[in-house]
Amino acid sequence: MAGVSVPTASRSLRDDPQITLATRVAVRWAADRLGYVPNAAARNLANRSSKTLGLMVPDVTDPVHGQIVSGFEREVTRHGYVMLMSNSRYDADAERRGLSTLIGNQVEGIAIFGGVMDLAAIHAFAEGTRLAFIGPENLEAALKGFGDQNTITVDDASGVAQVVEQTAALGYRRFGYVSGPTIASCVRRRNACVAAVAAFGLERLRVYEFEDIPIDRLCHRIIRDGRDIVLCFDDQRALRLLGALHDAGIKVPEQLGVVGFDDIPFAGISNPSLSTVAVSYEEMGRLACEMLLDQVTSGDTTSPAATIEGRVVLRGTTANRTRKVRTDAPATVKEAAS
Amino acid sequence: MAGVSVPTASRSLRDDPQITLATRVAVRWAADRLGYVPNAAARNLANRSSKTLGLMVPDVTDPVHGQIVSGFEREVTRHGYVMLMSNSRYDADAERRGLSTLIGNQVEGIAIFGGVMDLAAIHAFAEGTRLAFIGPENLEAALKGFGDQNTITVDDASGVAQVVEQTAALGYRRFGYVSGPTIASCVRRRNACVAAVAAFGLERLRVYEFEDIPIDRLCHRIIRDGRDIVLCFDDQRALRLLGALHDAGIKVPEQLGVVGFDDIPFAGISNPSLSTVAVSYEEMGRLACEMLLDQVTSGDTTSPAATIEGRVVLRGTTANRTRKVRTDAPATVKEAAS
DNA sequence: CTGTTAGCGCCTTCAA
DNA sequence: TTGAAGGCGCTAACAG
Repeated sequence: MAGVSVPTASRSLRDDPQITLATRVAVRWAADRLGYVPNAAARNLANRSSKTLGLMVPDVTDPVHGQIVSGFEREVTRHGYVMLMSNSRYDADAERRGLSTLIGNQVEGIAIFGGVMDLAAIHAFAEGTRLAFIGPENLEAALKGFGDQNTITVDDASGVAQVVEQTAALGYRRFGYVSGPTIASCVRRRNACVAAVAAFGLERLRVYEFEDIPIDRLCHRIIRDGRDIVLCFDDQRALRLLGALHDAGIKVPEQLGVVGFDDIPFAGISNPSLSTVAVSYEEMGRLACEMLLDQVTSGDTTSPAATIEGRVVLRGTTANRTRKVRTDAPATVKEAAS
Repeated sequence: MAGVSVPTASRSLRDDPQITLATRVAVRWAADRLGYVPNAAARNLANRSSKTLGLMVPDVTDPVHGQIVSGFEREVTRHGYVMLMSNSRYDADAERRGLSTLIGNQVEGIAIFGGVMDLAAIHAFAEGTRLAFIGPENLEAALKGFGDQNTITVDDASGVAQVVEQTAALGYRRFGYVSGPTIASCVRRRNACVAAVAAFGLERLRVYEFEDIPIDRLCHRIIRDGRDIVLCFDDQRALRLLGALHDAGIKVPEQLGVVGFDDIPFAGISNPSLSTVAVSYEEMGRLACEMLLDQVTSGDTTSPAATIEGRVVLRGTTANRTRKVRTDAPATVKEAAS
């Protein structure tokens, strides 16, 4: 339609400076008059590059995962790439299939969040594919042998330490930690909590397993143990706990302070609103994409670990206790081996 | 490696019955010993079919959108297809770019949720591409001319009518509706509310604009107007309202009943837990995929409208007012957000 | 500056 | 039952 050969048209549409501006314009004009859109499959085949990045998450429905997807997708498209997403629903088989689909689609790199496959299996499976692990949750043992290369992790230790410092400054003294599933970040947060409490010379931390105990009994046990504040593994559990505390007639933050982790959207509108550690998961998603793209341009297949800091946000579930004189605080504190 | 020609290998891997079982096995064996995965781009080019479906959402971060993505993705992969997702962040430009990226990638169909482009623009832009509109939010005017073909919509009217019926049965009499943005579903819900209240012979509905009034004044106005229950456009607003009501010292459900719409995961763990209309957005996503795939197989480019029903879930923000005895025990049934 | 030639990896005729 | 030849739409080399 523009009266030029196919390669010329191709070059024109890619704004090749070697082509006269006149013909470039002519081609472009013809192109969008015809509603022409280049065939990505053919282009990718010829270029041996798919301009595609893969992202695996276990549950898009979860706001944290959603934020990661959002940040990843934004960065991907910003670079003219396309995102292929696989949602495993925490199913190992689905995860395996997803991985091989991504590989079959010639993705130039895959970012993996959460997930249930172990690292060794993934490495074996994705031989030669560039990888980025977002907050890998395999326990230390599984991590052995891969170090923390190609990982993007939340700095749990610093986040927790900040919370302990700031809430201790508010007058909280007897800390508890409400544990989540047995995954790396939970263990890191618990350990950080133990360390921080010790560092501030506070009474030893008590740990509670959220998933093991009926939630109403958990509430009573926390109070019976004389805790005046509990840090929870994440906001989800903190919010659930908040509901149970309310039902049990335990006043937050008067009797017990509660702190979450993540700052999911609903942390701000719960009631009382939840104090927590805000983490920019969008930024994590962005970093994962950046890591992958760096590997693509450098031709390398490894990247140094990246870390992202949390920020303490104190809201309604913690209060300043230094002014008030509390008298109803339980005095009995048994030294028990835990 | 299996000692056969390329076409034979190709046929074997696709389980062509014309190939001897023996050679098929041999090829397959060789294939996964070599870690061979067929190149999707080349295959798609040869087949003139991308086995790819596109999905456009404005905000993956939102739990409702996340559920749609989840349901869509599941169905897509179940059919051996791949999903390309575009997240517009409610930006018209991003949406346009996303659309053309999808088209360039030869998607066989596109499901569009929410979004800011109007239908006419989309139709013009995506000429010849199969489309499915999930709960299109353009107001009636914009919808004129396209009917409701290729749409998947929540049956707002029935959901709202059920809520009114069931809460009226609990003894609620003076209804209010807390409006959301000026979009189709909000208008439908409001109208349905007006109609239902009239149908049950109740006092005329009062409508409140959530976005126009400071939320604390909204609370007081509702009480001053003598409402004993408000239905909210969606759970997000209902939860926000709940927080404000709490701050204003208004007791829910004793003084005022509150009902949301959507049943997002946090509706079940707010406090008090939120009564609402549960809608399976996963199912909506699934339906959108099905619609697109139907069009692909039928070769057609239109589908009849599909509708999805809501289900009333009464929790802690509504109570039985017919009995004089006030039971302060909430949460008869604990609903775990899964 | 532009056209010609060849090939990306796979699949589908058609022969053998 | 299998191999040989040609083409999908595009781009990278090389002419001219």
